[in-house]
Amino acid sequence: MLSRLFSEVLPDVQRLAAEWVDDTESDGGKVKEEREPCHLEENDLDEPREGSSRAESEMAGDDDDDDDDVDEEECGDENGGDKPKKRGPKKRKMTAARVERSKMRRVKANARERTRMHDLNSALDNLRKVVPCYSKTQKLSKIETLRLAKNYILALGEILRNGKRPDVVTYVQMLCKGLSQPTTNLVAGCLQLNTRNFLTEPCADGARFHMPSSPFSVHPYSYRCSRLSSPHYQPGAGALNMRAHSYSGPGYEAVYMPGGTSPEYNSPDYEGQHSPPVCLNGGMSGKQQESSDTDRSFHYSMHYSGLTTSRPSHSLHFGPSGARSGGAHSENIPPFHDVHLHHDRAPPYEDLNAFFHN
DNA sequence: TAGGCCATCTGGTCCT
DNA sequence: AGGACCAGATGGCCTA
Repeated sequence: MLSRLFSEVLPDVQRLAAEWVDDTESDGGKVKEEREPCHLEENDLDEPREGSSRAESEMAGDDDDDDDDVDEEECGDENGGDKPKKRGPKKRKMTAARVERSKMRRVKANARERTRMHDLNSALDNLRKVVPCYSKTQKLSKIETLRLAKNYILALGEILRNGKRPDVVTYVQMLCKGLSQPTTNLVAGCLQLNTRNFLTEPCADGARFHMPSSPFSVHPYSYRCSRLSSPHYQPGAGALNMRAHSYSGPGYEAVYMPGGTSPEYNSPDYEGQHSPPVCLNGGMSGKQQESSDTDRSFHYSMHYSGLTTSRPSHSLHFGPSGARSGGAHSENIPPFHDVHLHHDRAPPYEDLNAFFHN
C-alpha cells in the first residue's frame, strides 16, 4: 500500500511543487514588468530622509573621476602639523558631483530593493494560493502564510508516511499548529466548510461521510449549526478552541472539543504574539465585508443547511451565533464566498484524494 | 490610542 | 565594483 502511495502520489506532489516553483519564478519576472516605476519618482527623487545625509557622507569614500584628485590633496594637506596622520581611506570632500552620484546610487539601490521585496511578496502570494485556505480578500499575513505552509507540508508528509487518511480533526490540528487565533479560525472554517459540502450527501451507511476532495476521513461527529452564545472556552477541557470569545456581535465560533480527552490545544510552536480572537464573519478585516448580502445568503444556503446530525460526543460547532441547531440567519454568514480550499486549483489534495478514494 | 501589518528607505555585509 | 541579501528604522493604514 505504501509503495503504491509513493509511486502514485509522490510524483504528482512533486510535479505540483515544481509547477508552483515555476509559477513563482515566472511570476517574479512578470512582476518586474508590471511594476510601476512611479515609486522611483515619488520616493527616490524626494529629499532624502533622515540618514541619507549620513549615507552621503559615509559613501563619500567612493571614488571615481575628475574631481577626486583635488579632494585627496585637500585631505592630505590638513595633516601638515604635529597631528598624527590618519590611516585608512582618506575622507573625501563631498562635491556636488559626488553627492549627485551618491544619490543616484542610493536611488538605484532603493529601486532594486523595492523590486526584490515585490518579488518576495509575489512569491508569498503564490504561496497563499496553494496553502489550504486561500482568500482573495482576507489575505493571510506573511508570517501566518509561512506557518501554514510549513504545517501543510508536514501534514502532507505525514499522510504520505502513514498511507492513510487522517480524520478531519487531526488534519485541522496539524494545519493550525502554531497559528494565531484568527488564522486558526480561518483555516478551520475553510476546512470545516469544505467538509460540510460533502456532508450534505450522506453515504449509504449513514455513518461515514465521504470527502471526495479531501485526504481525510470524517468521523461521524455531530456537525451542526448552533447558536453559540455561552462561553465555550474551556481551559483544560481539551479543545481546539477557535472561539471568538471576545466578540460580542453576531459571529461564528468554530469549536472543536474532542471528547475532552486530549490536552488543550495551545499552539506550542507559535512564536509570535497571539492576536485577539476573531470571529469568522465579523472579526476579520473590513475587506471581508465587501461581500453582498445576496452572496452571503447564497453561501449560507449552500453550506449551512441540513447539516444537523445527532451524535453529540464530538461536536464541531461552526454555526451562526444567531442560529441554534442549524437555524438559518443569512446576516450571520461568514464571507466564505471568497475563502476556499484550493482544490479547484488541482492541489495535492486532488492527487492524494485519488489515492485515498481508490 | 495601541498594536499589528506592511512598504519603503537605509547601511552593512557578502558574493560574483 | 556592483548587486543581492539582510535587518533596523520609520511612517502609514487598519482594527479593536
